[in-house]
Amino acid sequence: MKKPTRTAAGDAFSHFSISVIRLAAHLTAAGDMLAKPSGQTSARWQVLAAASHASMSVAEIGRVLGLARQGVQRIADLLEKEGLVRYEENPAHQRAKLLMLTLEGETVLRDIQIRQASWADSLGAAVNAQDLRLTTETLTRLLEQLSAPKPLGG
Amino acid sequence: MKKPTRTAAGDAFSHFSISVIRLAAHLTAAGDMLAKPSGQTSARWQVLAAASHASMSVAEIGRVLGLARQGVQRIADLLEKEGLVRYEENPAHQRAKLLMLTLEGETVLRDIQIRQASWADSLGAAVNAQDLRLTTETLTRLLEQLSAPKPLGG
DNA sequence: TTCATATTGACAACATATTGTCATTCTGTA
DNA sequence: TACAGAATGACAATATGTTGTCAATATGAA
Repeated sequence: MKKPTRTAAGDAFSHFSISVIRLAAHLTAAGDMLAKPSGQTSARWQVLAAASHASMSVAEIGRVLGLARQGVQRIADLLEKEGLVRYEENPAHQRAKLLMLTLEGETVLRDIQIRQASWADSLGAAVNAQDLRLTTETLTRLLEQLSAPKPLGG
Repeated sequence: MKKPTRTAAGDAFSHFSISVIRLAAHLTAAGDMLAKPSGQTSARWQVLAAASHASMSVAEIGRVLGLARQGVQRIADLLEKEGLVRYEENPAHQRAKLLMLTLEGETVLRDIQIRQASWADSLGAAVNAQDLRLTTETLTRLLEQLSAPKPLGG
């Protein structure tokens, strides 16, 4: 006989998926809360953090964040209008300008990160450090699995 | 001396948060892929599944799914236009109609669930069952923590 | 150099979801 | 009954993100 349409493994994975999606929504909302006092949002914060990490083009930031470059472009243009980032000439590419934080951008990012640190501390303390590490490992393993899908019938 | 702005626990939690958010995006995309052959999307699938589980009003489905009722209303109206659900009179409430699956809605949902089951099986097999269980537990614990924030200074 | 291919930014259309506001309907209390 | 407050659906504005398309720019091979 063939597989039933629902199995223990598949069912466990469904519960897991729902938890991940709902938790992500909560974490994004929390990010908005942390960024709001600086007049920012989760999405803008992510772009600021990426630009702070290294000088990258919009397309590169998209790849790093796992987002479509079009969405990042939209955020980056908003951030530029508000003076938090600027586009620098890219010696390696005429069109793909490098996104750089302005002084105000650095200040805003630092303020958000300070709030984020204490928030993360308080929540991180709510779960065992070992559990958190193991959970992150499992999530990362699945991310890799989903990012590089097997060709066929794998 | 005071806390530094970045700590081991806070930093571990940041990595975790990013993993959760990125994995959720992948899982939603996977849901779209599974629902697409039936002309549906992740969001519509969630609403169909909720309506299938029990007769509920739009607002109730919103609470069950952890979404704003306005978004659910939008999806439900689209599903109604396509004949996958219908609004039934609610003896307990004149305005809050009950969302019911039509025969076509049942068929569509079942088809999606069949695809979902084998997909979840294949991915669920990629991670140790014990890991998946522990991970889900940790995620659930954090969800509860985030859903019911402590009053203050907790 | 030439040319096919990939990358990039710009623009548009669309899907999802949130917040805010309003009028209507329900519920519980007096 | 009367009324305050909560719940609900409708509507609008906004934020985030995707896909598709196009032209300009890089890149690499012939």
